Amino acid sequence: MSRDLDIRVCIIEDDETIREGYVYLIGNTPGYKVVGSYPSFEDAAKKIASDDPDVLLLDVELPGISGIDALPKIKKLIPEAYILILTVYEQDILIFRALGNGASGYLTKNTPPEKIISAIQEVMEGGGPMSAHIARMVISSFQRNEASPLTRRETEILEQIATGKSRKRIAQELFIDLETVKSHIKNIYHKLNVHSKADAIKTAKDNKFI
Amino acid sequence: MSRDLDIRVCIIEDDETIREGYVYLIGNTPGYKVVGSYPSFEDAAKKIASDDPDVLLLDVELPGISGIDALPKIKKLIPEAYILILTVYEQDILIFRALGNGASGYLTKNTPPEKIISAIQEVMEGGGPMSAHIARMVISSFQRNEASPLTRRETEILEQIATGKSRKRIAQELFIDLETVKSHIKNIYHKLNVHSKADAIKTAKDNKFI
DNA sequence: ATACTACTCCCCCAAATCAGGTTATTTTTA
DNA sequence: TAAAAATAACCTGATTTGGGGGAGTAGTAT
Repeated sequence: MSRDLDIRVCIIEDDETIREGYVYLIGNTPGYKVVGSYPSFEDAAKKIASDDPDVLLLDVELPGISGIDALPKIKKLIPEAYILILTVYEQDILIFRALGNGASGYLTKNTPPEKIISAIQEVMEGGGPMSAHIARMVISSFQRNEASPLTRRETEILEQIATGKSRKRIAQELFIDLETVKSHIKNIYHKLNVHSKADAIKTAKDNKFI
Repeated sequence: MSRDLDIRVCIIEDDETIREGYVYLIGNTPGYKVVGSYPSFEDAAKKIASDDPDVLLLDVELPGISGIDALPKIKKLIPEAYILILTVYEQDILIFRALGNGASGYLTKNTPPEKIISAIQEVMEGGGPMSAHIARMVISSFQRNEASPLTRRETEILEQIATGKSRKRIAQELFIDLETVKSHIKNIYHKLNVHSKADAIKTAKDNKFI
């Protein structure tokens, strides 16, 4: 079988021991080939485009620019490559920023070697590999708070407000009177203890009422 | 070992063959126990609370009320249980509605039996099991459009507008003049070819500019 | 039967915000 | 060093917003 069909992998990871571990793991797995490995984005920037990787394993904590902040720049250098975040951090802010910046997967560093290999394969086949706990956090981000103080109609109207629509437009689209919309909004503000659109939206989002 | 430590599983699935397949699979796996299986939500509603399942496998296409629409009602009956969607459908609308309605995982029906078992275990351990393609769609939902016509500042301001903040407040928080914010907004409207907040937000969200 | 909640609609008011036009300077970046 | 981005100003009129009050109807629960 031709080596040309190997999955081409690049690695950016500052810890030499860990980095060499990945190089060894991937380099010795049939069907996979390490085409580059670097300790920082700055080092990778010059060569990574010509490495032409299919998948990049990217660490978050790097000297210089962080992996997450480097993501948009990396995307420009290798727009076709899939990027998998490999990190010890499980903070939701980091996860969502990474995914928003173009990562296609997010693995924690306790991931066993065979899972890293299967994650590389998975992302090449259209999957979105995530560690279990990460996946739970991602799913949780979609979920609503069951204990919302808002009624169905109030929730609906606040959602509409959060899309920037005026009360008049909301009234038209819901086939109710402008005065009714105003009444609902007053009730929403009272329940959430706020005095403006922005605060209502913030409180509702923070508490997952919308 | 006591049977009391078994993971208690319920199943709602209208196709009898598939349902019995799950019952057989789970019932014959050590550590797992089927405490109820029903062909529809209506049938399940009466008994499911007393079944006291840890995990519910829920089909989407059911006679009567759909699995997704039944989710909020199920949540009220068994608020502590984890719910895994098991379906042939992979449409993003269904996935996001399911997750928003309280599902903790989403599996497609081509999932091999051992994966179903491991998904049940995974959700009990704090994970969020998803089929590969589903995970990719979920991750994609976080990603921005690289080809946005908006500049960094314009994107930032439109994001602020989408939180309901007034121009004045945005100006204060970004330490720039109100007139500057207005200029940016004018440019945003021109680029997106819209004439209102609501339309700008809609266009930007539809195209993943924000 | 009754109390409660949700949803609906009405009046008033003042203040603030929004959309659009035009021009121009300073920074930043390619 | 050009080009692009970010900044700021001045003008106008229409629209929206937040807050005050009150009130009727339908459905649900007790």
